[in-house]
Amino acid sequence: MINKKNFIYNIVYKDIKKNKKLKIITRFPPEPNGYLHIGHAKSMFINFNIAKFYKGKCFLRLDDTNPNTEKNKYVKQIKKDIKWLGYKWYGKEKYSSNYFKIYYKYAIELIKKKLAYVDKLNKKEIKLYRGTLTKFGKNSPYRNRNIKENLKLFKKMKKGSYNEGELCLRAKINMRSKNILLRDPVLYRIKKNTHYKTKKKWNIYPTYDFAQCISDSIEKISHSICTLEFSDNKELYKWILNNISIKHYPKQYEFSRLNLLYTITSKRKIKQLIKKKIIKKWNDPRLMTISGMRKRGYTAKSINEFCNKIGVSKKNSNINISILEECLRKELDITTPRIMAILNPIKIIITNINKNETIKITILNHPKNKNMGSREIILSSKIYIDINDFENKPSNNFHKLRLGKKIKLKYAGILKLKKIIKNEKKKILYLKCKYYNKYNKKIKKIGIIHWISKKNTIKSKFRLFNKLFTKKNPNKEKNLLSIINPKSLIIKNGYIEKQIKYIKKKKIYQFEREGYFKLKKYTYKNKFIFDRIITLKKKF
RNA sequence: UGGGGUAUAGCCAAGUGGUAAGGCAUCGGGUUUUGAUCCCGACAUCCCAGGUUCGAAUCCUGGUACCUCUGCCA
Repeated sequence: MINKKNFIYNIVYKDIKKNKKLKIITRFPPEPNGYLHIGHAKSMFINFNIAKFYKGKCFLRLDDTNPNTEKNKYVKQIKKDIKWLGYKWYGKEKYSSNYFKIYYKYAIELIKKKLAYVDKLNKKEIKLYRGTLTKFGKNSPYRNRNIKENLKLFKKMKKGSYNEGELCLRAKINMRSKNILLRDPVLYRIKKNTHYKTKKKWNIYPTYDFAQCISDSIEKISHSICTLEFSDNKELYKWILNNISIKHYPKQYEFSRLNLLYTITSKRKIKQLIKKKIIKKWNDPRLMTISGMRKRGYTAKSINEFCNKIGVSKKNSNINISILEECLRKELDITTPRIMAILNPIKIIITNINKNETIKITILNHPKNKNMGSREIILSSKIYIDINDFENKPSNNFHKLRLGKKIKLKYAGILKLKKIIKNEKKKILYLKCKYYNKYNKKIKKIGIIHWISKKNTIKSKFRLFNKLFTKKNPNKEKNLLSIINPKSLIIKNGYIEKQIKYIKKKKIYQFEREGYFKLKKYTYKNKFIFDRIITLKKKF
């Protein structure tokens, strides 16, 4: 059930009540200059679900009006990620670049209405003339060029007669506007790049503000939903539509962008991390890109459920990663079979089990779901446990195996540590224990640990991912590189139950007491590599 | 006295004048051969100060704090 208690649903609901014929059309308009991330997932969740709920449409529009950074590989990846999340855009995907001729037509119209002019001021001068937050701007000396001259220059700009930065087209609005965006904003600028999509050299490209409102109008968008930082652009959005001969007026609404603690989503920053070789690619499992999360083992369902849980508002938020993690765990807990794996092995020799003896034990693959079947494991004289389940000093921590104390071997019985065997350098070689197959169920204060018989193991490598950053809010950090967590990737060599041999790549298991893992690689030499998706919740 | 936006628990978030939903986190307790899961319980008078009202998180007045806008990026 989707949570519809948010202000955007309320707005759409009221609009429909007012006008029963209103067709709800939204759009998801990423710029193809990078990969999609968890923030985009939130935007998609809103746009696609509103359209779906009100039986409307949601388009995908690649907003490609800046040929400097946009690439076809990003378009491909964006489409792939949207599909993976389970969303279907209506019809064929749209591109802002499809509308280049239309934008141009409306620019001409504005010029003819004396509402746009070609400016010869350079970037620095424009900035200077624009004024500041507290001081009005002043008019460009070229502001009152006549229509004929403007038309001629604009057409020459399009032909390629000028260099980048030499001229630009500006709207003639108000240099004394309190909204700085209305101080004669640039509508078109010269760029000599060949467009990745149209493969044409347009020489002039519309700015976001000029393109966005017209695209929305062309597509008959009813509700143009974007993030808060575009609030000020709304006035310009309206101005443009009101001053050209277009007949559809979408309304813009803004929500606060997602800010997930301990993560970054800025494309610029991700590119920086790749450049500095902190990570290799956009889909690094430690990144909150959709592709990175997919690689890590996040499910589409858990990501969407997360978006559902965090809600939508206009308040700047700092979302704890634990909400996301809980969505994942809740799902994985019921969908994954259990198996035992030892990440930090230490050998135990059980003194009262014969070398050749094997005790067979049949156990359930899932504690609550018998449909997942069962498997047979064996207990024999040599087993491995995790070194972290052993404490090499007297203590009261009954969750650990301590000298002279007992601990439960999960599914098998009880172990009592009799002797710690060390070499001459005092390094622990193995532990000698005694086994009891019966125990008193009522005794709760004995820890339970996982284990594997040596005869039943396969070697495996485990890759453990941790947070990429050491600070809670990396977005606020000036120097990203100074807060990189050196332990964001840890590799362990250990063992896993032999039964794992038959699993498929990408299959997810819960390793008892360790977390959820996904098989990344399996080679014929019995080499396994597992990636930890997420740990189990720990209360200590 | 630039413009715009936002303030409800540690973090999100419902609430639209009738006596503060829900989630995450945290803390208790129960079930459990995973310190998991599951189950039960605890946890705010709503930024501040006034005012209107029988009644205010909701309305009015005046403050305060934070975010955002000075790209030919989006």
